[in-house]
Amino acid sequence: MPHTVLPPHKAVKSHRATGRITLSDVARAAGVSPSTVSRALRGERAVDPVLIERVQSVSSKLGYVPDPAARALASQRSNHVAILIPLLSNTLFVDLLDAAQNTLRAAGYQTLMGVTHYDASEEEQLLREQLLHRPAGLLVTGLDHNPATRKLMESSQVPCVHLMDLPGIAAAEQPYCVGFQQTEAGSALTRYLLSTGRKRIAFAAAQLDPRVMQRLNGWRSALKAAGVYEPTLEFLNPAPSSLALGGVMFEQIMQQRPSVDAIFFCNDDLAQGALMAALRMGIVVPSQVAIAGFNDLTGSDQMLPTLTTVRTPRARIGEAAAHMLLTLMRGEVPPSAQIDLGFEILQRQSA
Amino acid sequence: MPHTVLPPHKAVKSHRATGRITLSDVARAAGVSPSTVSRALRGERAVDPVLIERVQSVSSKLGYVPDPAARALASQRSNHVAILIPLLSNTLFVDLLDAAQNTLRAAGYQTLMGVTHYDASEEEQLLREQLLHRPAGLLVTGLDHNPATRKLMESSQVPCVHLMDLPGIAAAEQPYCVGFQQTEAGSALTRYLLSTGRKRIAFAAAQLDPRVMQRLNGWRSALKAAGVYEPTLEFLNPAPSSLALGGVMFEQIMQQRPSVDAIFFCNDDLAQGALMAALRMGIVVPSQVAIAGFNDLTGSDQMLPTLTTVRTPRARIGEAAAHMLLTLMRGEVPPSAQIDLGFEILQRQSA
DNA sequence: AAATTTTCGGATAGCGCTATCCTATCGACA
DNA sequence: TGTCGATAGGATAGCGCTATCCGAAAATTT
Repeated sequence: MPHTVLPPHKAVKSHRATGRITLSDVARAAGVSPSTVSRALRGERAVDPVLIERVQSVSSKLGYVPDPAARALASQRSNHVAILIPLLSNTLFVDLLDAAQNTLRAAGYQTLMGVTHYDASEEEQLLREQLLHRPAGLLVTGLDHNPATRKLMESSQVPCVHLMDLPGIAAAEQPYCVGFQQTEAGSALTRYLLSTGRKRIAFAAAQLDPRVMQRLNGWRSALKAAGVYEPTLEFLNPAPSSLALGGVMFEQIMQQRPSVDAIFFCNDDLAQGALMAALRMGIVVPSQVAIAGFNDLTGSDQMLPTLTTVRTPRARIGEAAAHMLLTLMRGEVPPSAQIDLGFEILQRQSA
Repeated sequence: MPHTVLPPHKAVKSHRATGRITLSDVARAAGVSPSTVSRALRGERAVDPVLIERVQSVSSKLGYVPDPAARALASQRSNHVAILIPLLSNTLFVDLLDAAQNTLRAAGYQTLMGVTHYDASEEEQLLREQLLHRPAGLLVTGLDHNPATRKLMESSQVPCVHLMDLPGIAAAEQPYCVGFQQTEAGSALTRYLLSTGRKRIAFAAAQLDPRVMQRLNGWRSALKAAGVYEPTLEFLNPAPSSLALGGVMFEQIMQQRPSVDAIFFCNDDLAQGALMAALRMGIVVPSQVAIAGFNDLTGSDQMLPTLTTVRTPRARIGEAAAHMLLTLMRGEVPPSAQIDLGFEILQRQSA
């Protein structure tokens, strides 16, 4: 009986070949080691320019593309950037998303979108899921998060930029953020309304997120400074914002407080709805009552009368935040931790 | 001189410990092999119910969460689902995205969004990038793609569902898709306008995507059937759709062809802009000219007059497509390859 | 010129999982 | 009782990359 030991596997190469061109293929073809290919392609450490050139040419000739999963597993960092926004039904956040996403994609990052629905625990859950993908960076809306969420963000060590909001002047923490002074915008618009001679200025808001409340505070302080603050002119509705709701709120306000001479709506969709309701009701804007909105959403310049509002630089915020995040992801320190992109009062016909 | 050989590494465990709880940790704690943990947690093959129970309890006690990157690398399949839409500036597509994303997330999938900007080569590039992540499924808008894109979709073997569009009755291919008959919707709305006594019905469109062109064809055939087709009443503008453009187009049409008695705008944003322009111009809708839109976007029910339009089930399309994709990703065959979710003509005041 | 530091390519061991192969056990059946 | 297939757990080799260590050569110092 011949003594033969059969090798368990006969295949020399892998038994799970995928046909994909790998880094080792490039290394072999270029006559260098995998390490060198990896370094040359990522611009890591110092590599002989001649070798870099050779590796790049071989790599593109073979059509090599690195595998993100392998990269993520080996380096503990993916090319994902997670972004958390409250809603997709508000143009504001979609504009933010669009701008950020375009900027990040141009830099080679994939955006992982998460929609929190203004729910702190959903936000926490989303963040948890997204952190599993070891994102290279994080964009989150606003500065208000529950403790667990904050802790996740901190302990994950992932660079993070906050959108839309800026910390108060005396804030202890100095997180990275890009936005504008919501409170100041609220009072600036109110002061503008005051400057046109209005005295009984109502504030109407829905979807009472922290930024809306800051605008409310701005409105309050401007009215107090002018000595015409009247608490009963605050109309706050926690329901989601919409044109229809704006119309309803307008009707209610005009019925309950016919003496108001201006209404500051916290968002343009409400204000647009109010303008349409005014048309239906035969109330003349701005002579009977002035109407102002916020954000300069699409269509506000097409209303009749055109809507006086505050232009907020949301696309620029998304873009600037993405750029700041790119800086942080490169391990560099941005020139400043906070970027205030300001706002602009658009004096149109409705006020 | 003592002969001592120093071991290259002294650490018994990894030199790159991450603190993460791994599958092997669970295996050790549960007293089974990693294979068994992997199988128990995924419900793969047959595993003793007792062991499954034990593994699950140990796993949740330790707070184990599988690493998606390692999973993707080993199995060549991620938990990503790629979705390609033309724009984020059109509510239509955002609604689609929102619905699909919610459904997929509930099933444990992460959405990778790609915005094509109606550019076929950008779509191809996006798809190429997304396929690197080995998505488990693919959602794409429409049925029109360039050959390279089609080839990528096919050769990747990734299950794919098309959104918004349905193939023609005589189409050779039977791709998976969820949508409604755009052509039919176009002629249905036109027939409705005809039924109100209008004869000189213009068609005004922007952002001439394939679905818009189908609605145009529907309009044409309905008018031809009624014997009132007039080619010069087609107003096609390739620019992006917007309220402002709707206003401009309305002015142009009323100036060039004052005799039209109805205008079918291919999208509600154009129609809303037209309604506002009519208000500004003092043209009474619908008595002087009827206006109809398409999609029933937000605000259409708040216009003055309220906008007659076609309600399209975009949220349901996103959801149904996601469900179909989930079926395909499980390796099952959906009951039918095409789902027609229909449309509804909303007879409001403007027509 | 010798000693020291710096530079840069290569070898190699994982990253955390799954796919594959292998083997022990069990019941079914001749 | 013995053969056989079916069942289910375990061992192990990767998936394709990067991080780390190593060492030869070049640059710098004394």
